[in-house]
Amino acid sequence: MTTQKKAEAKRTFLIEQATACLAEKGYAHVSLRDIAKESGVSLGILHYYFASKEELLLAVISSYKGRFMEELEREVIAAPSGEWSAALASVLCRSLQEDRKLHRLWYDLQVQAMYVPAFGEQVKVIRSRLHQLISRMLVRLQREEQSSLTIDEDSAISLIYSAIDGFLFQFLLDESQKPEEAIARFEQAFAHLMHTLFSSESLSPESR
Amino acid sequence: MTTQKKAEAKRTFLIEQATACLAEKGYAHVSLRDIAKESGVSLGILHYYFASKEELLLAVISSYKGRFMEELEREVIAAPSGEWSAALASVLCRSLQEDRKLHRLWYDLQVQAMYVPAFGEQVKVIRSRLHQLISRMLVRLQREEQSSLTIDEDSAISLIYSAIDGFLFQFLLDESQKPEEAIARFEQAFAHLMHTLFSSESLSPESR
DNA sequence: AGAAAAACTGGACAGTCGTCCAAAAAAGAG
DNA sequence: CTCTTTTTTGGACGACTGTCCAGTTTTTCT
Repeated sequence: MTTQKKAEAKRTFLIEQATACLAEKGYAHVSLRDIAKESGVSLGILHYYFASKEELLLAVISSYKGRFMEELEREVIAAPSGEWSAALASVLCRSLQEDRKLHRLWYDLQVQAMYVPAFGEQVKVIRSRLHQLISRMLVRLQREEQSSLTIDEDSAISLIYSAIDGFLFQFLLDESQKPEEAIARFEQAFAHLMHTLFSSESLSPESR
Repeated sequence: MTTQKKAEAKRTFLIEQATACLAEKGYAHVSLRDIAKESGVSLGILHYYFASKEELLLAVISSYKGRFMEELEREVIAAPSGEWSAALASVLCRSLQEDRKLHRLWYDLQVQAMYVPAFGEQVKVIRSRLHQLISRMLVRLQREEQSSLTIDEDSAISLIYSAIDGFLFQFLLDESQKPEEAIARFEQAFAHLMHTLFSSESLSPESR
């Protein structure tokens, strides 16, 4: 049954092309013709593999962030004992530079999910996977430092997640206006954030 | 010159209607015909008062969040000494319930500003006004508690701003999926956030 | 080889979009 | 009242949208 595999491969190819197109122009300004042209296929093909535009976009969302999250999990889990936060910062910095438009798309899709209920489901799946990653890091932190932090799981996790996510969002906004030293600012500010979240002093002076 | 005033009044009226329409359907799915119908005027009127759709949307953004930010500044400044964070939480909670769709629109517009450079300018204005508010609160905190926090202004401010903003964003996402106890969760989690940001222990146990 | 199924094409379709405008209605000024 | 200016209308225009399909090409199977 190579026929099945072939079809599946083309499907994922189209999904990838659609993702790239979406990342470039944004949800509001992308059309099926854009995607078809970018993919080098005719318009009808899209309706051959996807029943509707919404189905294609759903497929884009559900396949989204696959590589990024795998790398994130791999690098952070494999990081040396006390420096997983530095590893996290490193992965984020590299990904923010290399796949900036993909991250921008992530926030675009999240916003659209607030208007289109059908998108909410898939967005929720990705978010809960990110939550799980944070949870795993927390239990590890708890274990290694044998600290007495009995962490209220839900509350702490969503706190950390929100802070990091808000941070990436602000970076993307800053960077779309003054792209010069945005990365450097992010790197420093992220270290500051991790320090605030996980060390014993809050808002302590240490930078300049 | 009532003629000038009349025209100005109608302009702001149309901007308000457009804002409501935008908040309801989102940037990606709103049309000038929607706005015209919602406003009870004909389509041509919009082009009589605004040269293009983009100009109308720019006017919407620049007039956006006026009331909210005024209330925020008023309530937080007027709050009793040690409890401005509680006042902030109170204002946010009320506004998130009452004007939920307006806040949703705020993130929509921010995302669009990453794709449409023309929007970036106005979005930046609002964000810097919010930054100023945080800055004002910080110097007050510094003065009243005479703490030794020599705050790195830029870094700390954007840290706090990102955390709060990310928090609101997560709330809106959560709430669009399970609206039941989202408010209560936000209230508790926000207190947790403020505690983490401004008290001496990070991620301390105290809830449950 | 030929027959059946899958993959693909280009264009037609019914809408909607932003833009624009000639003409009607309303308001103001003399 | 008439004349001018401002405001408003309803529709036309071309371009674009998602959807759909009658054929054509390619592949697969016997």
